[in-house]
Amino acid sequence: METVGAVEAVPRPGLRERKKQRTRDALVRAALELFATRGWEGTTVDDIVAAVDVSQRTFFRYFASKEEVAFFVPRLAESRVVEALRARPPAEPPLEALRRSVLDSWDEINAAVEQVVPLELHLRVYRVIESTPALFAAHLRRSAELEEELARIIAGREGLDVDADPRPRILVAAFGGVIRVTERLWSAGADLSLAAMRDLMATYLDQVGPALAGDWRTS
Amino acid sequence: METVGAVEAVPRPGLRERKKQRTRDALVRAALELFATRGWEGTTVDDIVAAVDVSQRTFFRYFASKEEVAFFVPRLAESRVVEALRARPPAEPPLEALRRSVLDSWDEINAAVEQVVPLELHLRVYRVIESTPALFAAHLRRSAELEEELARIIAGREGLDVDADPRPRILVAAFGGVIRVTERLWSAGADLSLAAMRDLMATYLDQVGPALAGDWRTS
DNA sequence: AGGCTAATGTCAGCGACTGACAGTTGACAA
DNA sequence: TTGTCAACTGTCAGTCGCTGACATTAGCCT
Repeated sequence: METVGAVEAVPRPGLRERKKQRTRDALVRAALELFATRGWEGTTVDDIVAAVDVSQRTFFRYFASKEEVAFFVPRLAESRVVEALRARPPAEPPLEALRRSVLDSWDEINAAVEQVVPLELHLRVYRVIESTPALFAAHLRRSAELEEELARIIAGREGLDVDADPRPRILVAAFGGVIRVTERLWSAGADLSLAAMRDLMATYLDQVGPALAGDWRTS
Repeated sequence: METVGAVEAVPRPGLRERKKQRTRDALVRAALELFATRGWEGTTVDDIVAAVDVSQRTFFRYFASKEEVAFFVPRLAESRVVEALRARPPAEPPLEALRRSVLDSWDEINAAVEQVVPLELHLRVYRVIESTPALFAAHLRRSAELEEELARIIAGREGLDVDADPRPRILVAAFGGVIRVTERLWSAGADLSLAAMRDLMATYLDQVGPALAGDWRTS
């Protein structure tokens, strides 16, 4: 729907657009750096805009809230997982599809993140998110929204009605539980490599089924 | 450790204490009423204190935040569930213990709530919580904290280490998923009676096990 | 009755966020 | 190139949640 004859939809962003992109990235980087070093409450919006040398008003034109900029990176990851799940073969069992969606897009996500901020910085910011009640609450809300979307996709695959059959949401809730446990462990300080992290998540996901059934004391 | 010889620990609260109790209750009732009618952002703290005729500073001495007063009622319910779970027979399978804890304390919870505010008012406030992003986030954080506590109790019953074995947290996550699905249905407008609500939750809980395993398309 | 202390009110101030208005700067046609 | 339009930005004033400091009031206890 753009210029006629231009199959390539990205000819060149134009100076204005590039400038905007630069400002946005600068704000994100400055904000995350500050959050990681001074903590959430320890950094004001004025601090952030001072580092980039724009007005406070401009900040709020790019981000609806101070919170939003903190979740810039997680936002990238979420969309990838959703895409990955949509691409899974429909015959695959639900839990397996979820499992593969997360694990297979793992590397791709990390690469995408690295293009905006160093992964190491993101990790430090993530620790701040986990340890700051207000941010953690926002994180959970975002996760809930993601899980809702995943549940709808699963329901679609299985030909079910999400609002009539609770199983898709229950399944995704258990799945989300694993993710959160893993994230927690990650941020808790155990300096796991990304690969080790991935393996741990895989191991935990294998236990989702068995965890719900039967007697744990026998095994 | 009070007055010597007084086995009854609650002789009479004293005027000062009674006055505090009245102020607190008045603030809660005024706040909930306002939230239910004008919505979350539509009511300021000044509105609340004006209705009770105290200073804003007093409000913040009773409640750490505007948010806290909104969760006064849910707070009552949470402690009951924890108590109920601790009281379950240790031989009971984990999921069954959780199930019984919630369902058995159902009536007791409603009675306790009714002593502070009409259940109908709480229901209206709950709808506001579910539909207000900031409040919903806070609700999820509170739920996460509750689930963490439940997971620790379950782990204790089974003789497991919560941080080493992910299964308690996964189980509780799935369980929490059911609770949230039910709450959502409740607040979504389907005017279910409390009894119908309870039955629905029971039905859903029965599906937690089957939901995780196997192929849904056969049944 | 009078002193102690908890409860409350008043005031000033910070930080997140918003609307209104004015100035600046790319984009695009003449 | 120039001029017009629209997008972007800055400034300012103001609201709302929340806090610390300090003065005032009012139960409590001897």
